[in-house]
Amino acid sequence: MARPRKPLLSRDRIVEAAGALVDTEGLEAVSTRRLAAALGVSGPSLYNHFRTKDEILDAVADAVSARVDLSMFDGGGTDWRGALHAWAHSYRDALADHPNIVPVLARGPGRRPAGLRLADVVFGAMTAAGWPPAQATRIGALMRYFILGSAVASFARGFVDDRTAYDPADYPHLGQAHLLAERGREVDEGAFETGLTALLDGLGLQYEALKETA
Amino acid sequence: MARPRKPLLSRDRIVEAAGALVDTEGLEAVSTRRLAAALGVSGPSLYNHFRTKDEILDAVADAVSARVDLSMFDGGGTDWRGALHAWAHSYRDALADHPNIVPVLARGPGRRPAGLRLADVVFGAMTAAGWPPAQATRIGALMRYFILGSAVASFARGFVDDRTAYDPADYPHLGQAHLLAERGREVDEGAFETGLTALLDGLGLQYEALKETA
DNA sequence: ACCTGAACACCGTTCAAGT
DNA sequence: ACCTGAACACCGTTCAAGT
Repeated sequence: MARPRKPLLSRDRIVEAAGALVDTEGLEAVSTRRLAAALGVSGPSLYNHFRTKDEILDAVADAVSARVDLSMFDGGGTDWRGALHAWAHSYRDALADHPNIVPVLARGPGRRPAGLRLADVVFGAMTAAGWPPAQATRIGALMRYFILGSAVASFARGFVDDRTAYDPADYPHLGQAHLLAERGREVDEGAFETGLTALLDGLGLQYEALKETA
Repeated sequence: MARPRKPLLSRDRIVEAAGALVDTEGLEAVSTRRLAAALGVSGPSLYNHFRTKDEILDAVADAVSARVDLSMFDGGGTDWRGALHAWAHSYRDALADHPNIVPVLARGPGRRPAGLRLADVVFGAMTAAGWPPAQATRIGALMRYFILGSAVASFARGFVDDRTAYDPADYPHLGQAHLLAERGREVDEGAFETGLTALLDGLGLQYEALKETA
């Protein structure tokens, strides 16, 4: 075929196909050859548009970050608690839609524009709300820990759906751990909300202490 | 050589060598052939002791989990807050010593004995302290999110040490983001302690509310 | 039982060749 | 500029052969 008069590929088409492959078959199932086949081209063609396979996966991860709502930080920052709460849920929802790419996302904002923008907006909103810069940095980091942690370390997904794996003699309190795989979504959603509320309540206490000494 | 009269390998030797390789060269650098070479055998020999490469990595991850201190939960459970605080730090320290294996650990307790034991002990201690079972499950999950998240989504490790990657026009608040890679440890430690304190403070409020209605 | 080399079906990536 | 097939240096895993 050689060069077609109209390009067969584009970065966007590649990212879209890679995202679909990650979602349906998992991160480990993505190879350059399989991805290329899904796009109707041969493996090396991808290298005309991306330098490495990792760059493609970074772009897929960034597309997920880009779908996180940030509009709640527009207001100028009086209700920083409410904004963080809404943002955390939007972030979590985006990750829940594409759980297989989360390990790539967790590698850090790196050079991904949407990931950086997200960190930037949160930092800006917290300083605008009156948090000192060092604390604003910490809040951005700890929210990141909790939200990405909830996606990457999902409690339920971690248990095996096989009761022989959990002998009550070894784990007296996990007798029904095999139930967790079934009820996984409930546990993860409850734990996320409980943790998020606790986190924001605790930060609220620190914020009050901050305002008193000021 | 064929079969030696004394086995060249054992599961423990393989896990130890794999852990060292993960620590020094990273998860992606571990191949069965490289690991076997480090042990002075040929690649397929490993399959006499483990069924897959993933099982070897799971064993490495479990060895890290096994080093997390759980003794703070022995007391019967009056000071559940203090116990969680000490445990979280012990857990984080163990992960910080072996950051490259964390993605494997985050896959969940699965069938790894030490990971299961850890989940079991925390659940038992929380119920002993008076938390209802559903809440105890959530606390185990949310602590896991935060602690594994802090290791896998380390804020500082995520930024690139190259200031050209962060144009101030794009990210007005990240002007000094390139500094974060250098000061990374400080940021991560501060964020971890701030978040952990907030989390425990917030749970403390929920615990008080629980006792009042009881 | 536990090791070996050969072999299978894959990888990511490079590169000269084609238009 | 953008695609191709061939090729390189790897993979994880299986298996018959050796002791």
